[in-house]
Amino acid sequence: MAEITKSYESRDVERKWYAAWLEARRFSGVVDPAREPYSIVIPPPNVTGVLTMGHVLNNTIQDILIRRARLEGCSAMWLPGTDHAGIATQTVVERELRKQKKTRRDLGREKFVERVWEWRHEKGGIILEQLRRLGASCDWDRTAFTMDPAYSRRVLHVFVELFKRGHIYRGKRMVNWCPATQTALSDEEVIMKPVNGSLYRVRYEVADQPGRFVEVKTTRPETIPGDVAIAVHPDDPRYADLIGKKVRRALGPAAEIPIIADSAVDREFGTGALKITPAHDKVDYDVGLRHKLPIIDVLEPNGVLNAVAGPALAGLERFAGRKRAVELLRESGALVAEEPYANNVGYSERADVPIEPRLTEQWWLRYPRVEEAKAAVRDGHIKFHPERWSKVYLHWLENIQDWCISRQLWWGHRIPVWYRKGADRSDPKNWHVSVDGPADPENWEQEEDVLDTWASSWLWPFATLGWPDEAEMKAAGFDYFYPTATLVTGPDIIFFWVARMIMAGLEFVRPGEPIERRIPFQNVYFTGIIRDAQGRKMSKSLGNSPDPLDLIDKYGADGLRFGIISIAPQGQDIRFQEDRIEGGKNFCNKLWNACRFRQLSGEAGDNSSFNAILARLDPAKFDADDHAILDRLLSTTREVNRCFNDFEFSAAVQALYGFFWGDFCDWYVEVSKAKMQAEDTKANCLAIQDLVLRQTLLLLLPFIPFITEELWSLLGFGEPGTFIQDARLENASRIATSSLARGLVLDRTQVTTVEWLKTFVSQARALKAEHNLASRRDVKFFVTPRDEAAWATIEANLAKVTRMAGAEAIERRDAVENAPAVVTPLGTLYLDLASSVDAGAERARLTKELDALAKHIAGTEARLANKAFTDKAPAAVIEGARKQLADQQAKRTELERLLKALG
RNA sequence: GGACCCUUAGCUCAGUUGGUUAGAGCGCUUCCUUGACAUGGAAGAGGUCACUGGUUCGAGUCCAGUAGGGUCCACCA
Repeated sequence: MAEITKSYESRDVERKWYAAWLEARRFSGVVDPAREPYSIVIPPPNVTGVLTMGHVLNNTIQDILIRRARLEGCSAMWLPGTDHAGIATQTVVERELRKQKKTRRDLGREKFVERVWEWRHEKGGIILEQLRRLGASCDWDRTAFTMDPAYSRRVLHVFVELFKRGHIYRGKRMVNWCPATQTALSDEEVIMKPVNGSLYRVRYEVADQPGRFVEVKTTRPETIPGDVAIAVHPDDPRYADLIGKKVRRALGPAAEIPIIADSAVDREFGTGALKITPAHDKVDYDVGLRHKLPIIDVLEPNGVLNAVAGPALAGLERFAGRKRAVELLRESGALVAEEPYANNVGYSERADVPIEPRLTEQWWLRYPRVEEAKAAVRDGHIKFHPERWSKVYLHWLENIQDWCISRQLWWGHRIPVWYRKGADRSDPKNWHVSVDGPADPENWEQEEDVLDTWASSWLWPFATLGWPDEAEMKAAGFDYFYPTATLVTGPDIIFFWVARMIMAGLEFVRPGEPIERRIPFQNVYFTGIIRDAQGRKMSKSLGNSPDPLDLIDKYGADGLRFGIISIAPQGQDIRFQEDRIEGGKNFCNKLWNACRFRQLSGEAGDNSSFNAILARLDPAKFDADDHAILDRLLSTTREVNRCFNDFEFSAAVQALYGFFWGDFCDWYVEVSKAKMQAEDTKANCLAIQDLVLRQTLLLLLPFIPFITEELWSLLGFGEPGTFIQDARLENASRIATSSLARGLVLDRTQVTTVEWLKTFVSQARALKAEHNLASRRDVKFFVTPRDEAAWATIEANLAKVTRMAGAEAIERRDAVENAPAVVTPLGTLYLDLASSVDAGAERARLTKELDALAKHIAGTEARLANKAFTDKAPAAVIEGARKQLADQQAKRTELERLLKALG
């Protein structure tokens, strides 16, 4: 067996094992009816993406779940892939074209799309390579892409089906228009931003009453040429006599526009009069419909004012146009006032420019299965972790609006609708809707628009498993793996993606079957958002996101994984701190060295299976520490199990950290050093170490797969030619049962004994430190045991305790004069200073301790004296308080005696 | 304008149905290269659990309110 080197070199180990895992095809998800399935579909990152800290967190959690499932004997399958990310990808390629002073229109649609494919083959999907460095155990043979031919057909199939079922319609409506990318956006792609602008008070002269004006307040004076009316509230007395009259438009082509009454107007806001510009505002559009007003569009799709706006404004970009409009209004005297004004403006999430409400023909989806989607979560068929996100989800579904699914882009799934050439496109009689198109294509023209990217990724959990083609479903193991077990994602895409996937699954999968067979996943785990040290979101533009690959180089993939999980409590945002990643690396180093020490301690027998190690235990040789460490091993195993059930990964990591570092390394391995010197106890002690290490490696494997695999191999656990993931994790009760079968009755009371010994040792060390003897190992202690049982405990563990306390000897002595002392649970411990005791300092120290103790005693006494407490509190709590009081009082008596002895 | 979350040690955070003297990591102080690990070990310092009330024998934990921070939703020009 290879020797464990002095320090862990993550780089070589990671490369070696990842290649070995792939070679052995250990990540393949296979259909195996004898085992439970456990499947996860990756939230497909943008094909343009590179690995961010968010991806690290998200994918580490998925890998943890998948690897744990394998250890528990499930057939695990993690399906990877990427998203074609319409706007993002198109923008990247257009940016490259711009460097050559070209636009996509110069190339034409076909050539441009070819160009995007070229880009995708050269540079797309880097992120999937990066995930391998992180250790992601995806079934790479299943890698999917939303623009793959097969996946694309499924997307189109869904469109055609939804169209047939009456959920899709074409309509001219107000949409969120992005003037930068020149496409419609869904409501979800618009983010509101507070903007400091101006509110302009503009007056319109009443047509037949020269000198009389109606004033409105507007933030958008450049749209005045598109005004078609002034609206006031029907009950507003200020304007009652004006309703039905006309005013002169204040800017642009001269026109007289009516004053109308509409209750949509808020009397309290501004002047109580509202200019109506149906082409450029959603509310105005609705008012316009109600009053059958014309629509005057004054903007080009790219946000430039058009000829309709009049010669003074035409050709100006919208913000320049606004400035010019204000100047013109001021010159004409129509501008009454201008005040600073902060309001919320909708921005295009991608392009980061204000969107324009714009009236266009688009394709819309009336969501299917809305009620059922609510029920799926409300009734617990799908569980959200943390649960509170279900409220956000339900609220959105309560207020759901139709989804604008068409995009005026070239990169994406082209909508499978054909229009009869030369015929009226608005008449469905002239449409052909099918996946493959009409039989006589020469008579038809295909719709130019493509589908919103999310209108393809909402099918991800079943379209990646071959749906709807029977043969492909069988090949992919659809029946076995659907529904998937857990979705791991960020709460920011709960509407974009999570809710929509649920509706899609319910609509399309296994029609007629119960809801739990149709849902796409059983659990949704929402990660927190990773922020920088100042609490800001990590983003490319701020440059505050570290490169995960640098962190892997520096701390190892395992260090990064362990570190990021340890700071990611359930559902809370995460402040990134590099020192926690360093902590992850340090933990790996600790694990490495504990295993190294075990190896250096010598071979002790068969390590190749759990039962083989168990057979090496000798119950007759067990001392308190042996009982205690196995008890802690079992409780840690149970705790980690609970954490997985409750999706509390950072708690699991903390439990393992505390057990391994605190209980095993700091105490058990240290006491082992004394035990291993005696041939009599050595073999049993090493067997226990092997048992603990084996179980600890298994429990840690999902979090830190590389180093655990390496150590598993180096320590000879498992059968030759197998991997750690081929082993099965023993649960706590099975370990206990197997131990019992070996004649080993785990004695839990020994845990308390060890706690006493730890306190005893710790107090001895503190006593040394207070007298500046911390580094001396030749000091002697005297002990006056509390009782004979205490002495028996000390005596039975004397060699270990003496060594742990850093003492030459600990002797029983029933009366000691003039020595610094401390009262421990096992008795009074004296430091043998032979002569030079500073009585004053010693008295001060003891008095301080006595004072603190007196406070606690007073508190406990007060509680017990309270009749209400003794009447109402549970018996166990009262009993605990009594015992505590007795212990405290005994300690006080001893401290008082010591003080008295000092004089 | 609604909804949700957060406020605990210098920093970042745990604290699971209310129950002994509130924990961890990092940082800080002192000491230590004792037969794995200085990426380490030992001993310490450091908290009126944001504030104000309430419920209770008992509140960091439950309730109400206040203040501060954050997120999401919402067509007031």
